[in-house]
Amino acid sequence: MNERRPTIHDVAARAGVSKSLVSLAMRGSPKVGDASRAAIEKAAAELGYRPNATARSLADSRSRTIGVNMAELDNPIFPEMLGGAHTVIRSRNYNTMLVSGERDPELETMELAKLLEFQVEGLILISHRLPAETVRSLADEVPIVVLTLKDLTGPGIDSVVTDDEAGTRMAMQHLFDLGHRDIAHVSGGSLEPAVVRERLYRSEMQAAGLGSMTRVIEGDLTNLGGLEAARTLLREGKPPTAIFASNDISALGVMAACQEFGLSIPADISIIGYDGIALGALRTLSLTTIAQPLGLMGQVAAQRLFDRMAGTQIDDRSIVLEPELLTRGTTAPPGV
Amino acid sequence: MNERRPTIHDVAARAGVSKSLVSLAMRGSPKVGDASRAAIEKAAAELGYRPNATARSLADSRSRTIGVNMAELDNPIFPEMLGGAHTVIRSRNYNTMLVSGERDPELETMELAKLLEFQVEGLILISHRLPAETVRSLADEVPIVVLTLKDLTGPGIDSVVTDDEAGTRMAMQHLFDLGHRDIAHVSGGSLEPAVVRERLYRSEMQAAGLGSMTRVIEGDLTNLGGLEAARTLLREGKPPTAIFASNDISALGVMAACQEFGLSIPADISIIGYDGIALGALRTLSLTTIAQPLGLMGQVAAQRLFDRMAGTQIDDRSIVLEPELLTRGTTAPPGV
DNA sequence: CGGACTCCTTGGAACGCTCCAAAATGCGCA
DNA sequence: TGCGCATTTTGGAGCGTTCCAAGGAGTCCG
Repeated sequence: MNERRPTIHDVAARAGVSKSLVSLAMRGSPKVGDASRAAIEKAAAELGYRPNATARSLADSRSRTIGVNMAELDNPIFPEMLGGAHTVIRSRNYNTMLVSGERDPELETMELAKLLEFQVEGLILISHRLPAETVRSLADEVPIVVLTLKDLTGPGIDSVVTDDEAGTRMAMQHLFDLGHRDIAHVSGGSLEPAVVRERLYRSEMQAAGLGSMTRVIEGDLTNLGGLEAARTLLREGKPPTAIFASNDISALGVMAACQEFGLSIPADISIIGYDGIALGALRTLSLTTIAQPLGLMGQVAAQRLFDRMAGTQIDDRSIVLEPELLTRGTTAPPGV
Repeated sequence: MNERRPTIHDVAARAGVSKSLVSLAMRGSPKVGDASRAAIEKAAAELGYRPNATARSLADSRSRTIGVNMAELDNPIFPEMLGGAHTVIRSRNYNTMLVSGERDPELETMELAKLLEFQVEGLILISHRLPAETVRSLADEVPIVVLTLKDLTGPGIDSVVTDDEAGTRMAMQHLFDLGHRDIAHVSGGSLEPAVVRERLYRSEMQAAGLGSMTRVIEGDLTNLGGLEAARTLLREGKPPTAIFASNDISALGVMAACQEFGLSIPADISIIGYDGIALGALRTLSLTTIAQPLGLMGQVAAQRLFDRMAGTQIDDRSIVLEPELLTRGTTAPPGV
């Protein structure tokens, strides 16, 4: 395996032309004569020539590569977004270089540094755990699109999010419409979307004149966190008639806890999540949720990045997509 | 944004030394004098110098990059494997370049070609849809480790799989031990692991003297496929007392179908899956399954790739890991 | 004070490609 | 036959590194 790989020179020699012409031909330039083109193609095929993208990047200072950071691999919303971004990136004939900081800001910083060393032309952060300052300084070198977080602004930084305020209102309205009044919330920690959802839960309760029934139990956006939070809640005494969980995977934990306590869903208690993970559609789960257009978000992010790279867009902005209520099997009017 | 980035020359000029010395210093060579080192570090910091990995790759013909192909993004077993591989790759100070063929062999071939153009030093195929011949010819250029499929052999190709025969036997034995005899199988199409599982289901039934009760309904390893298959099965008449599904996500579909038909799990019908996706552990689902050590498989694959790249190993081989029965809530003795 | 070492440091060639200005070729037509 | 123009083709410089052979600068001894 692996003799020295044939280069453009080898092809040129074999085809009896200059390396420059081979270069032109490989890129499909119309200036190449038919005879030469044929000879070059033949020679390339015979040698098993493969252009060296590294050398090309160096020569024209364009890596044709986008760096993507995925903070965590285990929440399925991230792969879904990745899929969307990937599609667009590929359609532009770019490559994707994926790294993951695994929730560790220091590791994340190092991984991003590596991406920049590889001269990525743009960066998509599918959630991240970096200090704003770090992101801003990265944006100094390369355009960045941040997914799911919009609190971060600065030159060269765009963000793609869904309207969490509207989404939360939809969730609460759905529960109100069904007749629920005793609604608890399993929160999701200090990351921006969770904070917004909690804030709106509170204000909606308030606005509905239910301020006194407000109950927030702390979760952390994980399945286990949801499970524990709901257990705590249910141990306390009279269960609420509905629980709004900060995201879907924690909602699944909440469901599990309810079942442990012998509550049947949705007869005894309604549960609504947030995100719209594909999983929630499983008939076995049938989770009512506020769906974010996950794949689309990834697509839009990539799209935006290319616009930015092309210099078309110069204003920094936050692109806000609309969430959607998916009424499924875990919500119903409260029992009597 | 984006003036011309400072190069090693700029740093050299500012520090008053030669570019070669800067190169040495950046790589932490012990030969660099203390004074020079300090001056270089200072200059580099002031300029915000970042080494250009592209140029480095070209110069020393090592990309320090591993290419990973993930055939599909939606079955969660693949991200889990990716996570394992990623960890090892990072610990070696390598980068990961991820592509996905999205079940389309042609697209997959193109994507892999791009990886090779980027001079990846090794390839991990987390499942793939390529003709054996294509893989063999790729292996001619770069070492390859194939995950989940072991039927493919050839120089430069290793594989990492779990022992599907043993796993299937464990699954069947578990059901037999519980007292099941009327066991149906939702199969998974023509990919190798599914074929093996189906074959062993048949032979185990035979061996247990239950050849006449053998029932295979065709699925396709997706949730929907499992759902449809189970519906077909249940419409047919008397349901079996247990169903062995070819993988976990299709098992979830099977569960949904059972519920549709008013069967309670596991009281009326037992279900066992295969894979051990994290999801199955959710209390809500609590799927009994044969777990493959997914993360570990990814790790082993990457490990093996590095061994191969180092030239340590020269024998091609298939690394077989052991699966494990996870007894959870979807299996129980058959009702009376 | 000179030579032999050891340490540091250096410029130039290479990596495989693209870009560019300039050279070669071909063709039509006077 | 020769000229102008369009079409093809070419060699060399450059992209930012690493590698290497070779050049200084000290240091230690005899």
